[in-house]
Amino acid sequence: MAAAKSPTKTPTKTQAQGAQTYGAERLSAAVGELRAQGTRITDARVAILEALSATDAHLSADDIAHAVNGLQPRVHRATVYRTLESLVTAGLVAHTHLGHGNAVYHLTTVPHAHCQCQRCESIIDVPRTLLRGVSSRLLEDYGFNLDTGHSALLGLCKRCAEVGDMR
Amino acid sequence: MAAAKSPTKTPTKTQAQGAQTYGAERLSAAVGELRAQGTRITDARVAILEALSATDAHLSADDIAHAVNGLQPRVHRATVYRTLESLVTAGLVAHTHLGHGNAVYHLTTVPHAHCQCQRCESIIDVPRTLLRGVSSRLLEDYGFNLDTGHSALLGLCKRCAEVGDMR
DNA sequence: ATCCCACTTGCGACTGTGTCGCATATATCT
DNA sequence: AGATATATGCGACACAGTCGCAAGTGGGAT
Repeated sequence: MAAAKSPTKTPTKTQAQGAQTYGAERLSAAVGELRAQGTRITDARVAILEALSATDAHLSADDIAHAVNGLQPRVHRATVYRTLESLVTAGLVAHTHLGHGNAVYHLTTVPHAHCQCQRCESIIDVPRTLLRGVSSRLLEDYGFNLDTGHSALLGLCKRCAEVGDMR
Repeated sequence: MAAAKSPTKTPTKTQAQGAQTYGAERLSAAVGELRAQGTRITDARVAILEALSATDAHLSADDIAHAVNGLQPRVHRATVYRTLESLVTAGLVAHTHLGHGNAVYHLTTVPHAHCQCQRCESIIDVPRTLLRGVSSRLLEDYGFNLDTGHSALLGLCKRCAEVGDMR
């Protein structure tokens, strides 16, 4: 029903300026890329991209479904999953598997790897270059092409490691 | 029936006779350790340790439940999960999170890290030393204590990478 | 501006993995 | 053998993700 947003930014509500423009930029870039690929621009897709553009945090599919339902109440869970998958295919979104199994999604604007604390479940973003050595070793020794950042490295964050022994 | 459908079994040890004694050794060692810790020795626990001792492959909880039911038909799914967890706590068993979310279990006799192919889902065991550099970097730069091998490194195995582009 | 159709969506049902509460059974200590 | 804390069996539940199908709609064609 509602027309897709035009490439020119259309701010809905004025809030924190900086983050808002940052998110708006990322959003319009993403929508433009979608259009360039010939994929349809739908309300559900725009809403999901909005949710992802507005934050640098890592959102689960459920988080996204909640956020999207604030904008487009009729969007179904299944649509969120399918849309996320197609956005991944389009190269706009990446998902990372965390330890417990559920995946988190983020825009591909800044590729990075992830460390997750097994106790407090917090996530630390680390540069992909940190895994460069491992990546080349795996390729040389096993012919294995590492997809950096597709699964989180598990362990204990600093804070939890310090109190770690008193379980 | 009880056979795991794991795509790859680690092609290390000779099977049949050799594996049999090898498994028996590992089994009695594990049971001894359980006893030493004061944990009760039950049919379910022995059956689960038998299943794990008999192979070097990576078994899912479901694989184990099937294998165990060949030995002790009355063992319930929930018991398998609870027992595996207590074996992990006891330090006899380790579990690894694969990409899709489900975990696989193996004895802790030979610690190692895992690479999993996202396409064919095969698992490659790699020595933990390969991650030593990353591990120390993470500790120095972020205070993060990497638990090597707790989550699989995802990517494409050699075979799948070669045909990778023709999706 | 309208039409048309393949692509998307909404919906509900379904699968698979893992957890929980509770009554019962049993491994181990005495 | 008896007592008792622990482990088990069982069914129900929770959660993440998927599927089939009918209905809706985005966007190029007319």
